[in-house]
Amino acid sequence: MISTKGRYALALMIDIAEQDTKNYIALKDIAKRQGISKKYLEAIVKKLVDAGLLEGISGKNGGYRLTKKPNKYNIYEILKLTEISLSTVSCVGEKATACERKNTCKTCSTWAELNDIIKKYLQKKKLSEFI
Amino acid sequence: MISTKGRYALALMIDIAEQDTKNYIALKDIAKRQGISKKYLEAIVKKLVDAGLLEGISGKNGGYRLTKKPNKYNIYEILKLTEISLSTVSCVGEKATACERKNTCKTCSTWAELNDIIKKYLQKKKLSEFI
DNA sequence: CCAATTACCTATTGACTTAGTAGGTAATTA
DNA sequence: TAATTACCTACTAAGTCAATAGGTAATTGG
Repeated sequence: MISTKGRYALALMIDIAEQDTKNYIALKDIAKRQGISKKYLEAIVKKLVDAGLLEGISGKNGGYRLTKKPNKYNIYEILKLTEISLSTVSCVGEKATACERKNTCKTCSTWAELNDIIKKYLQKKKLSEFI
Repeated sequence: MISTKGRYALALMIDIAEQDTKNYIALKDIAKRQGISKKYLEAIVKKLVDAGLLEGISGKNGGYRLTKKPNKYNIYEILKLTEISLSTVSCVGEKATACERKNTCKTCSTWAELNDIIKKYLQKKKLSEFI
């Protein structure tokens, strides 16, 4: 359900949050500390930047920085970027594809309920809790 | 997280539970009612039989039958048969692979907690609730 | 100004999973 | 004994995951 990519994204965010938030943190250093391939992290960090969760600058002393305080991030917004879907099944959730059985389906409400429980749990969990 | 296979397994169990439980229900009829390929269902129903959730007999008037009453089934035991893992991440849950970062990992407890919430929800939900 | 540093970009690979199909054999009963 | 049904093995095409490779563009310290 939550892939390596998602866990790396969270690990990366925690790593940056733990450092002095005023400076930009180079991906090279994060990769070294976390024991994750820098090349692989590049693809992940891009999603975080595109979504506005991080800002990055190039060049010497460049790197990445949080755009808000750690207690303002919930881990749902982080994880959903790297996962195709955080929903339990395809017929519920954000990218729900139309379910042809919807009218006769006896299980949809169960999936929706479970989905909601998971989402609420992840949304309640703040980045600051991991520091 | 929960694949078509899992949803089909549940749909199949509900279908059988809805019929007269004394008779054996032919897969052909279930497939027709549910609008699912019979061939595909064969692979799914095998897991249910192997796990003892259903019993099947061959020949004319053969088919499948529940081995206990619908309120004695929870949907966790049904879904886990078709899914590689119902865990949120690979480092927690039933088939947990060793996590090398375990001692330094700040996120494991979160995954474990979420995992537990999902498991408890599914275990509480009985097959009889879908009839 | 230039060379090192760093983010940022595109493409590719191999392994695995998923969803589904195909073509059978074995058992049971009307 | 013929129809019916479960049961079995193998295969395929598409998609995802994890990771690598080889660059270009931007920024800054010396």
